[in-house]
This record gives sequence, structure tokens and C-alpha cells, in this order.
Amino acid sequence: MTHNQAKERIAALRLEVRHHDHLYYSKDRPEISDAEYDRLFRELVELETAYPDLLTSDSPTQRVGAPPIDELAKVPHEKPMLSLDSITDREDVQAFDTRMKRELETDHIVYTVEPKFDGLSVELVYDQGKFVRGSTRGDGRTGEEVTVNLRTIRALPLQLRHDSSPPAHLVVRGEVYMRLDEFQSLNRRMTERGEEAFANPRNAAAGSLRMLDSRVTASRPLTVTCYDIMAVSGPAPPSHWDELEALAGWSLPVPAHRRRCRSIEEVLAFHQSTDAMRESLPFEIDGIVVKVDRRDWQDQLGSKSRSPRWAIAYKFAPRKEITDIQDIVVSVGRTGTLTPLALLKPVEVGGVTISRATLHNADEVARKDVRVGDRVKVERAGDVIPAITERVPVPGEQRQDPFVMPDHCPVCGSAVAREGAYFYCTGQTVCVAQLKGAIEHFASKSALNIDGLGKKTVAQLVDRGLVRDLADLYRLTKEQLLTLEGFAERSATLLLASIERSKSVTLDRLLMGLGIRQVGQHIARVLAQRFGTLPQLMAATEAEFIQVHEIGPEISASLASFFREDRNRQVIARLVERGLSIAPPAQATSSSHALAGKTFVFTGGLSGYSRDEAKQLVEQHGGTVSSSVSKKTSYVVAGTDPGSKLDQAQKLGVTVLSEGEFTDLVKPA
DNA sequence: GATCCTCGAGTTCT
DNA sequence: CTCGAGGATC
Repeated sequence: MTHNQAKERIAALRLEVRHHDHLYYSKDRPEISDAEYDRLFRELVELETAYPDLLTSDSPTQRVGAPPIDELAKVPHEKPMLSLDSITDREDVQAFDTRMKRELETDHIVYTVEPKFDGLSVELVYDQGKFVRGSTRGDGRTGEEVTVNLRTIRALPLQLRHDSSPPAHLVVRGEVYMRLDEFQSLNRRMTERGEEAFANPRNAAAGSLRMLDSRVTASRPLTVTCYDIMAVSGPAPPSHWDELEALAGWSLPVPAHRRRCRSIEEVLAFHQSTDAMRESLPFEIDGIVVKVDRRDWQDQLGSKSRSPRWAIAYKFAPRKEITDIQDIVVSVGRTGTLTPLALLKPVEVGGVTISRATLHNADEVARKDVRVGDRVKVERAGDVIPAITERVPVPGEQRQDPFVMPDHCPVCGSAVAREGAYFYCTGQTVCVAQLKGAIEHFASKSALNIDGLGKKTVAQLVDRGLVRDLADLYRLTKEQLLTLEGFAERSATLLLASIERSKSVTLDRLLMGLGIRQVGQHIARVLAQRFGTLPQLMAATEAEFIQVHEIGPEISASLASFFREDRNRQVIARLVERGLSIAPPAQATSSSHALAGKTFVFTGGLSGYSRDEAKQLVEQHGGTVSSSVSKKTSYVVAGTDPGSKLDQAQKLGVTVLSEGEFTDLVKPA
């Protein structure tokens, strides 16, 4: 074969392989068998090996090849990658439609609807028709570069169709996901190799795409679908529908199941029919996306800080699964609260196996009328915490007796007292469940911050009688620690060092750590500010506590009774005796008053700092951080995967900031 | 007395 | 994150 013949054959083979990749992955309609495809692919590889000068990076054989790297590079997005407001109720969709009609001053809006793929979104950049760069969403402004990993996805064309006259520059938004069957076989392979299986397809896709070694990514069956043109040289398509058509024309995969709707009723119908076919789809979707079709209208409507006004995600009702209650047990918290807990026959809900769910309190158990042996519906509320939503009656079933709260603590046998909706164990001084809880709380980050003193260690210390109260922590010896399971020289030394370090503590942290009822981080700080030292605080009367702003009769009664208790006074005395040195509370060192009077609420994950660091930043500038959104909230900072607080903010018209905007505010350049 | 705003406490799985 | 309830405010 001459060089020229080889060149022609290679070009022909590449076209054919791309064509079949496209049919297989984007259209899901292969025309040739896998064996035939393999034959074409092998011939191409052989020719390219024989004529290395003809090998180019856009050849379908060149999807893998880059060596592993140390960490993913950060790249700024060409356009910020916004997220979508999400809603779950019909009425909210109607409200969206009404709002659009009002703002656009028209009665006829065409919406384009498509399934919302449950994967991770990526930005793809094509220059002169060639795939040059791709990145994950990151915080919306800056993502992680995953170009080499994306190249391994066969549904993703490395070269846009030549005959489609691709634009000189094109930035596309897409979603990378994994098909369910591929996900299952991947998990099977991983389990066989003794590796940890992925919890759900989305995690599998995210983990696979963010691999440092693209050869691993290549072995993971990822796929992609594209749904937005973020930037294009030349004229932009006049509508979202045309955008999708253009993408498909360039051979990019787009959602096959899409529709143009002439009314909001059609949108509702599409949502319903898509939900119905959800179980039979080979991949996971979590709702539909509704977009105002016309581009000029989109531009007119514009965007809020983190989401466009002209589109919403209309999610499906949270996934519910049916399972049986195997038992109802009662756990004892650090304050002695008895909490009923349903042990469930393990069931998969939204990709995670659920085996227990809290029933909160006795009233709740009664209201839902759930008993041991009952069949119930389980959902993951807020997509995280499992909750039993209702009982599913089984015809002819023989039900057990209703659940009753025990009248003695299941851990220590002390009497149980009732207060409002809650039941408490009265064995404050003898109950090991309470003691364990109290110690864990004392050691926790926002209290004494003793590193290395986790749940397991606490349980052992208490069970072996080494620790009977908080002060006992400060006379533990290395010899004692070495007798614990899992403790050797190193961990013992580290734990002793953390305990030593905790001896210098501020008054507010100590107050928080003591676990006085109704006294959390906030009240502890208020008290520390007002009284300054522990002796002064302990000398105060109930009447004096009430004087303090934010402290009413309940909290002051709780404080007074805590300090009246002999046992508590002794523990405090011993803590001081064993070297605890209590400093006045850290003054709010506000370096500026730029944010004085402003209230912040955080929702979702931040990438640049922890919640605590973010809180400190706000306070440094004289602002305050609160946990719930109200009319008085100045800003809601929405990170990744924001929760219901974002919806609340929008409802109340509170300004929403992205993490980037927040940073600009607290760290002016 | 009603209403709004916050805080505290408990919770699941990986 | 959600619930229940304490405290402030009108």
C-alpha cells in the first residue's frame, strides 16, 4: 500500500468509525454489529501504527493516551455555569408560566422541555471543529480541567462533522452520566476486585470523570448529552429548540426525548409522561427542564446571580420506596431524650441503601400509626435524611400492638419523664448513654475541640470505667489508653496531646461543652460576653440571667438548676483543679464594619472555605450569620447543591450570592 | 395573644 | 436539613 493509499484509507476509516460511534452512542441505533465495528477500529489502529506520520489527535483511536497527573488543573469557564431553580409542585410551574407571561407581556409562550439527566455538568470547548478543552462545573466560575478524561468518552465527538460547517469557536454545556446497566456491571467488576462499589450512577460518573489517570476513566462506561450553547462564533440559533438541532447537526449528542410545548398544560403533560417512563429508561433522570424557547425572550428575561430567569428544573416527587419495619428501638441522646428509631428491611432509595429512619418522638409514631411489622413508604427528605412518610396497609394483615415509649430508660433503667412532645431519661448521673453523649459533645469541634476523641473511643473509655465524668478526661494516662482497642503508641500520644491542648479554652466554648440544656453555641457566647468569668456566672441568680437579652425564663431556669446541682459544681471544680484554664471569650475582632447589621445565611457546600471559616469572615466584618432565612436576612450565600433555604430566599426576595460574589464581599481585593 | 425570628437538638450514609 | 419551642416584638 502506498503512502497515499494509506492516507485515503485512514480518512475513510475515521469517517466510518465516527459515524458508527455517533449512531451507537448518540442515536442509540447501531447499523453494524460490535464485531464489525471492532474490525474497522482495529484496521485503523494498524494503519496508524504503520504510518505514524498520519496519526492525528482527533482520530477516534486517540481517546486515551495522556499519562497520569498529580492533580486536576483549575480553569475559569468562558461563561459562568449557572444552575437552575428547581420546583416540585404543579402550582409552582403555573406560577412560573404566569410570571413569564407577565414579564414578556404575552399570552403565548413556547417552551422547550427535555429530561434532566442526573449526572454532572461539564463545559466543552470546540475550536475549528476540534474538541480542545472540557471542564467540570466547579463553583460555576472555575472548574477542573478534565479534557483528557472527556476524550475517552466515545459519545463525545473529538471532531465535529466536517460537512456540517462547524463554527470556528463553540462552547457547549453538557451532562456526563452513566447508564444504569453499565453502572451495575461496573460495580460488579469493582466488587469482584475487592474495591468499594459506587453508591449511585451519579457518584460513579463524577468519580470516574475526575480520575487523575485517564486510562482508568477510559475503562469506565461514561456517556454524555449536550443541551446548551454557551457561546458560538457567528449567528446564534434563534431558539433553544434550534440550538439543540444545531448541536445534533454538528454530531453532538442531545437529549432524544425532547419536545416543544405551546402551553404550560403541555409542559405538565410532558412531566407526567416522562415520570411514567422513568423506571424504564436506561439512565437516571430527576425531573424535566423547562425553558422559554425564544432566545430574544431569554435575553430579555436575563439571569439572577446563580440561575437564569427563563428556565426551571421541574423535579419529580422524591423517590419513595416500600419496605417493612423490622423493629422499633429507642435511643438515648446526650440530653437524655428518648428517640424512637425504626429499623427497616434494607431498601434502595435513590441509589442509597436505607436501613434505619428516625421517628422523632412518640407523637409522630402515633400520628403515622406505624408499628413493628408494618409496611411503610420511605423517602429521603431533602434528598438526604430518610423519613417514613406513611404506612401502607396490607389487606388481612395481623398487626402488632401500637408502639409505646418505655417507662424506664433502655440503657440505664432509670425512670422516664415526659416534657411536651419528648420523653427523657431521668438518670442524668448514672446513664452511660448520656455520659457518652455528654463527652462526645464536650470533645466536639465547637466546644473543647479534642481531636482523636471520637464515638468509638468514648464508648470504650466509658465502658471500661476509665471516664466517669468530664473531668476524668484530664487524668487519663498513656498506660490506660494503650489498653484500648486500636490504640498504640502513636494514637495514645496524639490523643493526650489534644487533651492537653484543650486545657486552654475560652469561656464560651466551655459553656457550650458543659451541655447545659437550651445552651448552644449562640447562648453560650451571649453568656460569656455578659459575665466574663466562670465564677461570676456561677454566682449569678436566676433573676440576673433573665435580665440578659435573648435569655428568658426557660433558659435561666435551666442555667440555675445546672449550677445549683452539686455534682455539676464538683465537676467544674475538678476541671479547674486538673489544669483547665478558662480565658475570657474571644472578642469579636471585627477588622471592619463593612457588613455591620447584615445577616448572612449559608446553604449548600462551599469550595473555598468551611462553614466555620465563612462565618468567621462575616463576623470579622461586623456581620452576623444565622441558620434560617427570613425577611430580615440580608444575603443568602448559595454553594453547590443548595437546599430549601434557597427556595425560601427566592420566595422572600432575599438577595442570593454565589460563593464568588460572597468572596468579593468579605475579601475585597 | 399572635406572629415572627432564631436557636438547639437530633439525624443518615459514605 | 428539619422540627419544636424559646424569646422578642407588636
